[in-house]
Amino acid sequence: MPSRSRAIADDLRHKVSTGHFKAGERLPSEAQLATRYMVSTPTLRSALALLQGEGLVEKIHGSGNYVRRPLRRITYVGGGASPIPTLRATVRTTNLEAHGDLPALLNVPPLSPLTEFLYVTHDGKVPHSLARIYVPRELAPTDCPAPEQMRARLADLCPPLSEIQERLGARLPTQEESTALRISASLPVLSLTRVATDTAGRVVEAALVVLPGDRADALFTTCLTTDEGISTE
Amino acid sequence: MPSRSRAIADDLRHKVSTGHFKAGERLPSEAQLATRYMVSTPTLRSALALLQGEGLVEKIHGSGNYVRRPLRRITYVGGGASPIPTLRATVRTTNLEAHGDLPALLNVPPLSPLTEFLYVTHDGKVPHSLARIYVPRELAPTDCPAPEQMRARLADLCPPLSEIQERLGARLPTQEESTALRISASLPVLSLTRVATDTAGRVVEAALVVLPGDRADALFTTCLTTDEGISTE
DNA sequence: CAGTGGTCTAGACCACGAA
DNA sequence: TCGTGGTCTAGACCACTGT
Repeated sequence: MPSRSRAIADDLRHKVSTGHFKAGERLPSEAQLATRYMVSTPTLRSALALLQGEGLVEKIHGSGNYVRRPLRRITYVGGGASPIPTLRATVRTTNLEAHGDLPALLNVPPLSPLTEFLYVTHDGKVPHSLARIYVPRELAPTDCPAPEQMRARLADLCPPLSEIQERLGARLPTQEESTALRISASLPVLSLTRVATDTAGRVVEAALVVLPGDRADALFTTCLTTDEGISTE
Repeated sequence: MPSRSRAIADDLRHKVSTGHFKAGERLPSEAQLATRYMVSTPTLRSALALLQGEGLVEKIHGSGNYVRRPLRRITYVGGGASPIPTLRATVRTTNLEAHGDLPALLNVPPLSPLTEFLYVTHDGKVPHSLARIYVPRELAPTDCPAPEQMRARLADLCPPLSEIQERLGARLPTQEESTALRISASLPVLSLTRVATDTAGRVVEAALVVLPGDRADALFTTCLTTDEGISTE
């Protein structure tokens, strides 16, 4: 039962993939498209909403609907590798007390002092990822290192890191996240919580990373040469 | 700028969390809610659509809007462990030829013979996950093993498995997926592609798993005791 | 300022589910 | 059958963008 909006979305998707509408180009106005497809504006808008959810179309209020340029894919590599390919990033450092889920994540008492690093990485002018990294304040560097320096610093710790736990989920972005990443509110994000523990069992870092679902994935590679890890439990 | 629909969604969310509407209960009809909030039905429906995207409300056509019972969370454990906690599953086996992304995934020539196992796991009556597992036909068992037996069989292979690669993404479900998992089309899913390679470098299994984003996550644990894996690349 | 999308109204008709 | 949600219409008014 191809509804009217679905059919229009399919047609527009096809017109984009065949180059009838090119990347970066502005689509005809919603009123024009509605006339051309002989539907009302709400119907046409719901068709565009589908394409928005796929990350194929970007709406700019007051300006128009644009075909999104194909963006470089971003691959998060799990297992202790660099969290995000080296990109330009803006950093904001904040001191705060542990609240919400943070005490449980970092295994510290509530209200204990933390330092938050808020990273927004960019590829050119396009925001690519959003990361909030929490570190117990006594372990926090006083300057604002780039993410990759941050990890190098963690690797230098005594005692060294012993375990990294990464938990991934899929959800819709919060309003704040969709603004920061400049994505539609209906475009799913890949959400990653990474907790790094040192050999003393202390949590040295908890990172909450949000990646846009249309161009990001996370890759984990496990070697089983010694049969460890295989289990049918 | 709290729009009308957002405000209504917030109010309904609050009414659910405070127990004013209980789990499993049917909400008043959309027409009644629209009257109570003094908005038109499309506006009210857009509020419900937000809650649907969070997995908080389930719409059943012809019957009403229901508060979803809190479902058991499902945790996929990565790195070669059992793909999905042991649940009841329905299996369908199909023989087909490699097409689309499959030749590249399995590293076999196009149109080479494969066997597809389609698993739908259930927790009680609720569908929980959808998995399509592709195996080169010469490696496929002739019966339909349960997922956990399947993995045991893979572990018995000569040559044994050497590497498992898992790639995760977030996206909206296809129409087929939202039907099979009985979730709203606006609820993101966690999509997982797992490729298992044996020591001879041959791909013995490619699994495409889809998990509902509102109640599933994937967990990866990396031990760094020997410093391997640390890299600031 | 003109043109665009954002949100909303007050209906209409159809398809589905339960009794 | 009747009440429910699914989809759609044909407008309206406001907010934002660019000139």
